[in-house]
Amino acid sequence: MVRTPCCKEEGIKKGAWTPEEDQKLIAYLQLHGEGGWRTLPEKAGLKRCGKSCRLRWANYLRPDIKRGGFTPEEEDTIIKLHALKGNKWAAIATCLAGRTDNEIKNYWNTNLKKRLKQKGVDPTTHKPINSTDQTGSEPKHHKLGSSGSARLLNRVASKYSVDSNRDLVTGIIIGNSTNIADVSQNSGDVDSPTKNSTSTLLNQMAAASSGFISILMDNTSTSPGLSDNCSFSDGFTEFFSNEEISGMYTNVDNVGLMEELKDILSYGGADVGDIKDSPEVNVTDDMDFLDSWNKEDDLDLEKFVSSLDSKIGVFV
DNA sequence: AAGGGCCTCAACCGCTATAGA
DNA sequence: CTCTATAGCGGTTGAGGCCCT
Repeated sequence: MVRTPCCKEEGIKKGAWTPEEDQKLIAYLQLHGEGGWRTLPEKAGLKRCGKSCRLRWANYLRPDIKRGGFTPEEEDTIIKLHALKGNKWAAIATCLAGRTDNEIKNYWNTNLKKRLKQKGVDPTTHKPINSTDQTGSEPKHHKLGSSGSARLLNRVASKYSVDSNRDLVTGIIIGNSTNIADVSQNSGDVDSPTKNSTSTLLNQMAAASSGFISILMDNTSTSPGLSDNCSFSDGFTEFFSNEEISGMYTNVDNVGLMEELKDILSYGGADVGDIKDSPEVNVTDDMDFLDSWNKEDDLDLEKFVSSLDSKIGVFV
C-alpha cells in the first residue's frame, strides 16, 4: 500500500537535503525569520513543500541545535523524563537544551530502550520486567506501605506544616484552597469550613496534589542535564533545598517515588471533580487527625491517607 | 573483496490543535 | 459555527553507513 504524499504538487523534491538547499533555507530564514512556511519555498527558491522546510530547520539547521552524542547526564534525564511523561518527545525536548524531539525520539528507540531492556527494565513502564503482574491484570490502585513514597509524603507534610503552618493543610481539607502554591502564598487566610464530605475532601486533595505535582514536575530543576529555562518553581524550592532537588533528579528511584506520590495524592490519577458519591465522613475526624500531626515529631501522611482509605474503602 | 544483515537518523506521513477569516 | 491554513506532534520509513562472515 502506498501512502498519500503530503506534498501533492508536481515538481516537489523529496528526500535528503543538499548543502545548496540548506544554504538557501538558512539565508532566507536569517533574512525574514521563521513563519510563513507555505510560501517560503517559492520565495527562497526551493522545490520543497513548506512542511519539509520547517522540519529541516527545526530538526537540523536551527543554530541552537546541539550536535554530537548524548552525554550520560542527558541520557539520565531522558530516562527520568520518559518515566514521567511517556513518549512525549516534545515535552522531554524542552528540558534538554539544544536537543530536538526527533533526535531524542531516535536516541530513545535506538539506544536507551534497548539498554533498559538489557538491564531488565521495561522501557514502557520503567519497572523491572520480572516484577510485572503475572496475572496480566494491572492493579488499579496502590496499596500503601512503608515505602519511600510515604517518607517523601512525610517530608512534604513536614516542610509544609513547619514552613507554612498547618492552616494550609487544613485549608485543603475543608475546601478553601485548590492549589498548594496558592495556599502557601495566602496562609492564615483560611476561613471556616464550608463542606464536609469525603468526596469534597478527596477532590481538594486531588486539586492540591495536582498543583503540587505541577510544581514538582512541570516546572523543573537546576539539576545536571536540564536546560536553564527548565527550573523548579519558587514554590518547590520552598519545600526542598537545592541539594535535595538535585538529589531527587540524580537518583532515578525518585522518579518512581514522585509518580507514586502523584498516584497516592490524586487517588489513582483522578482529576479534580472526578471523585464523586463517596460515602460521607465526618470531616471533624480528619481535622482531629490533622491536629494530632502537629503534636508529633514525625508527621505521618501515610497514616492519614490510610485512615481515609479505611473510611471510604479505596486501596483495599 | 563482496554481500548480506543490522543500525542509525533524517525525513516523511498522518493526525490533531489552534488561530483567524 | 464552519472552513481553511498553519504549526506541532508522535509514529514510521528507508537510504546509507557499518559490521560481520
